[in-house]
Parts: sequence; structure tokens; C-alpha cells
Amino acid sequence: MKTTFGEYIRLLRNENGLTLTQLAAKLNLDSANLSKIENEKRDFDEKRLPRLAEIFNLDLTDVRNEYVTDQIGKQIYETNCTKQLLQVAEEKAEYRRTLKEKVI
Amino acid sequence: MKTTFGEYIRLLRNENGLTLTQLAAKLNLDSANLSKIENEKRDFDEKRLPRLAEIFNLDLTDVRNEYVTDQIGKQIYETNCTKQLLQVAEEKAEYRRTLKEKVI
DNA sequence: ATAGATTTGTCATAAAATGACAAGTCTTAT
DNA sequence: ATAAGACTTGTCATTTTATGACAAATCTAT
Repeated sequence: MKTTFGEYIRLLRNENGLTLTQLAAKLNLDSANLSKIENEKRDFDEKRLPRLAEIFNLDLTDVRNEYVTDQIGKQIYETNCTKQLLQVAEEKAEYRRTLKEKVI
Repeated sequence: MKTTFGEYIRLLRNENGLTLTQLAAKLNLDSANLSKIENEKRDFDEKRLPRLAEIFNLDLTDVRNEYVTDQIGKQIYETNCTKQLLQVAEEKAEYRRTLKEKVI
């Protein structure tokens, strides 16, 4: 899905006919803050991903992927990272993986 | 360069024959903390990038690119983001750019 | 105009990052 | 062997940033 995580939550919420207040309650947070999350003014707390998946009966892995790609996408956007630089970043991630192996 | 940012600093420091204490002083921080930075136990504070470039007579843009790719690479690594998901993340960054345009 | 839904502003608190210092280890020259 | 300098590690107070909560606003439909 090519949306922000906030939009993703809003979509799920609307599809299931819940109000901010109702979903917020299920997630154990304030409706005002959920509104901010949906509007990209705050981050969704990663710790709530399992609960979110549970509420909407989704595979946690899918939800987490949605979250991770949003987070990285945001960083790419905020740092003005070009495709070329992203390629370098990916190589550096790969390099870190090799470092990890060495430790073993 | 396919190294972590810590390794990058260490490389620059050694190439220029500086001790941790000497470089730390130029960067206005404690040598113990610079050590941690070089060993990936702490992050280099983005605010010091201009000073770092200045010390080693480097193009700030290059230094910043080194930094940005390290940061994103680290996140890719830590989140176990696959190439496939990274592609999605990139699309989401692109999507955010279109959102920004709409605001104008 | 009212009620419910959503958004925005603010602030106290909680969590994470940073700076500083002390004490440790490692290396090398003597 | 040990002294000196270089580097690493642990800890903690402080600063910065994120979060939760509440009040007050705006929006939307009846």
C-alpha cells in the first residue's frame, strides 16, 4: 500500500466503521492523539502494533511491514535521500550484516 | 564508502594522525564519547557535521551524504528490511513528496 | 442550534540521547 | 616490569524529544 501509516490506520478504521474515540479506546489511547497519528503529527507507537493487528484481524507481519516501510519512507523523505544514495544505504545495511557475523 | 559512520570518522582521524583526544577537542566533545561514536555505541550528532567537514576540509554535502546513508542503512539493518520492502519504502517516500506538493 | 466526530493547543510526565567524569584495558617505549 | 599515552567501558546527571491527557476549538450532519 502506498500510503502513510496514519492514512493506513484511518482506512482500517473507516472500513470497520469505528470512530476515533472507539478505536482509541481499543488501542488504549486518547482520541485526540489518535487523530494526530492519523494526520502524521505523531508517530504510532511500535509497541501497539500487535494490538492493532488483533483489532482488525490482520497478520502482524503485514502490519509490521506496513509500519517499517512507512518509517523508512519517512526518513528517506526527510533526509532528501536520492535513489542513488538509497542504494548506498542498502549496501551499508548489508555491510552491517557482515559485521554482525564477524562477532559470532 | 561502504563503512559505518563511526568507521568513517576513525578513518579520517587516522589518516590525519589525530588522537581521539585531539579530534574530540576540535569537535568540542569528550574523547570517551568520541570513542563510543567510532565504535557504534553512540550516534554522531548531526549538528556537528559542518564542523567535521571543516576539520578535514571536506565538502559538507559529501559528509552529509555519508551520514544520511549510514542512518538509513542502520535503520534498514535494524528493522530487517528486505530489498523488496525497501522498494515499497522508496515509493512511500515518493508519495510523501506528492503530498507536500498538494499543500502548496 | 445541537450532538457527535474530529482537530488543535498546551503541558506535565516519561523515555531516549547526550555530556561528563572515573576507572578500566591495551600498547609501546624504556 | 612499569610508566605514559591512547583507547574503551560504565555510570549518572542533564538535556532533549516523545507521549499521554485534558480543554477547547472546528467541522458535519440532522
